[in-house]
Amino acid sequence: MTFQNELINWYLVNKRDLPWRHTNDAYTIWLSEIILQQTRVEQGLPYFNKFLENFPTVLDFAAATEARVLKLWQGLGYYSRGRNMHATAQIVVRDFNGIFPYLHDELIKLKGIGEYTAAAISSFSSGEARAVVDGNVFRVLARFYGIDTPINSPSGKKEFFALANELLYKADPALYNQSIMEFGAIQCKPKSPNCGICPLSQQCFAFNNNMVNVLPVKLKKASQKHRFINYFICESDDQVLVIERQAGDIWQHLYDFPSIETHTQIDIYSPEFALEVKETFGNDASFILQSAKRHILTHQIIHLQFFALKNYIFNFNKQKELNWVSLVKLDELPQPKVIHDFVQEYFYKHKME
DNA sequence: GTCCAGCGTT
DNA sequence: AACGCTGGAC
Repeated sequence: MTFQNELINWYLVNKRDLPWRHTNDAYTIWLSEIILQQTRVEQGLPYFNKFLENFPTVLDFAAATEARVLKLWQGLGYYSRGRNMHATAQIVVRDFNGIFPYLHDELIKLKGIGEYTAAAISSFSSGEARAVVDGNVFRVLARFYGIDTPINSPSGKKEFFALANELLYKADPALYNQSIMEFGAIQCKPKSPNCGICPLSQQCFAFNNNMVNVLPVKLKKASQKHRFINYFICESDDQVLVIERQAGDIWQHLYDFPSIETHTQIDIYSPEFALEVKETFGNDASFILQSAKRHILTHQIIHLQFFALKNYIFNFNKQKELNWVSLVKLDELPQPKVIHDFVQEYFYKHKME
């Protein structure tokens, strides 16, 4: 049996009974699709009912105030969806005589309707042959066909949209679109899909190659997490104080220096920073900035500052991982690259000037 | 507490 | 490429 027929057969047996599946009215389907963007069915369902009760037609929607729309939207998140809906309802009344558009090329021009939603409304309401490509479709196709192109990359989107439209079941686009999305939502789930009862598992690339947990591939967004680590270089005779980094953080079992970490960029001349240094290193401690660096890891952007510290005091009993080492020994210790770079600059190049 | 899912706009 | 929100899984 074909991929498409397997999905449709599965759907006819397993589909959830959802209210927007009993209509081909474009306005009602639009309500459901906007509400279900970035929203799970269980959360969106009561909102769909509430909106349909308050605004049985697009005329009722357009006549409402934006404040009333947003009040009804309260708790659903991404409030621009509600604002865009209100604007679109008024455009439909003004430019389409209150008849909600049902063709893709008209729908795509409306506020809050992108490629996915235009395909969904057009296929469900008028049977137009447009393949829906939502998160469920990306997942089903990536797993079944073994596609590892990142789904959130420009090339990945082209690839998946092209494949989805090739696969579209032209005899009944609406039925097929519903089938593949529902299959992704409740059978081919993101986490722990039940492949043991999947009718497609024998032909599924991911299942046959033990890749269900790695497909689809998604590019990780560059992390916004910033860390600010202020290092203090303590020297005595020909030795320097180092610290072995412990479990539970980056750079486990590599060596760096005693540090004070903050959540924001500190002003090194502020009294607060001076006070914290004195609390940590003693009242006579003083410090001079030597270097500042930025280091990028997969999930973190680390802002480092290095200070030379004078007249410090340490409670060595509580700092077992602290060690005095010679420069020769230091060079033998494993260090994060950014620390090693600093060491080279500070203890060698800098000192020779 | 942290991570992740999920479309459209700018 | 960044941003908008919430709920659910872990």
